Amino acid sequence: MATRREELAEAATDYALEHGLIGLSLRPLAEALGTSDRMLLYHFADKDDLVATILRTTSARSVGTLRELPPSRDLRTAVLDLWQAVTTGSQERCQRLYVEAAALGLFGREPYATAVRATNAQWVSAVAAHFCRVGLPKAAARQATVLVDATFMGLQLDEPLDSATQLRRTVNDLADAVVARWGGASDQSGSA
Amino acid sequence: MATRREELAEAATDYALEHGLIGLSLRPLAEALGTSDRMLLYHFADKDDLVATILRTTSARSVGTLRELPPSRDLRTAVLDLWQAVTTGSQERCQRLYVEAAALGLFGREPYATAVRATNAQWVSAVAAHFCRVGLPKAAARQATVLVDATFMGLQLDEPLDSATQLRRTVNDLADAVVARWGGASDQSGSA
DNA sequence: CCCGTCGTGTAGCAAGCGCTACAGTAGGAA
DNA sequence: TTCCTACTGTAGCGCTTGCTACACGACGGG
Repeated sequence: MATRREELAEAATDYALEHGLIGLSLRPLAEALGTSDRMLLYHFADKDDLVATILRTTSARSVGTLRELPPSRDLRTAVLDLWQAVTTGSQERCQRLYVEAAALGLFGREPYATAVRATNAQWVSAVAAHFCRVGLPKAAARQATVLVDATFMGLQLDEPLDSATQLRRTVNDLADAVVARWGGASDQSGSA
Repeated sequence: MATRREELAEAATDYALEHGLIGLSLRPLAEALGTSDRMLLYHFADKDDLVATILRTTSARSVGTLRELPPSRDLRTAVLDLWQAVTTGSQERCQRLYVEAAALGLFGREPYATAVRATNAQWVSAVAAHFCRVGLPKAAARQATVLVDATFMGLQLDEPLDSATQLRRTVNDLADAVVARWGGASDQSGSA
């Protein structure tokens, strides 16, 4: 059985995934959780503690779903599978939350900047691991991850602006690019 | 001579570029501008009006700097030049502000969602125009723009997390990818 | 039995928010 | 002079924010 704090952390995470992180305030959150702001501040040191916990929880969930992803057939499908995973179900909301946190951290605001740093490191490792699983060397996998992750981020940031087919086409372009760059042998040379 | 409202809009934009959009509130802004919140709300209908104006102003500035960009030598340098333009001086701050606005609009919050939509449309047109200037057909230019813009967005979102050399390498990878995909003749076929 | 700790409810504080009511002042037109 | 419009300062309303002081019940160990 989880502690009350862990229960609240999970529930608060669900709420944040639903309503966003930017305008998050204690009283509406508490009410939705069937408790009071007083209680939240009993179980968490302060709001920053709560937010950091939420971000840690979503990070854990994201990495978890990524780990459960079955190995892809090849590099190209790996990119496509990742996009599928990242835009499906609850994971899409996790990504949205990450974008919000990153935006909040852009100007150095804490605890967002620190939390985003940690989250991103874990996420990059997990994605790189998925690329390694299709035979990509470690260094190449990491390099490809940076490109793929950045593009995914950008696409999700503008997701409501582009049509679904536009998104699909762009992801395909990206997959082509990754294959062209890292697909053949273990070519790890820079190009500039 | 500009109207008082236009003066305030420019100054408020500078302030927002410096301090971010997310925590923006009228009183500190007004004080920094040497006026009062009362005055801001005299010249602008309400805070949303002000914010929308700020976003329109930054959008105009961004598109302006992009238009003044000299034509690139070829497609590959076009990508590199764009990255250079987008991460140099005041333009970097404009991008940061856009990211914030997009994050705020992610959950449909107004006026951000609408403003971001408009801003993005103008921006995409301007970038596509730059690609056209190196001989890319219109449709290909637009397609390449979506990929490049998304990747740039993502890279800037995580900019504080990656090293400068890592960023450069990724942008080079992206440039390679764009050339491989759209570089040769006017190959506009899909690949999936 | 008593006591201390854990959990909870009530009530409220100081500060900040967007916004507004009201009272002006200045300057040009009639 | 008189009036009208454009602009500005003061003061404050109603509300939300994160957070806290205080009292109370439950429960387990001595």
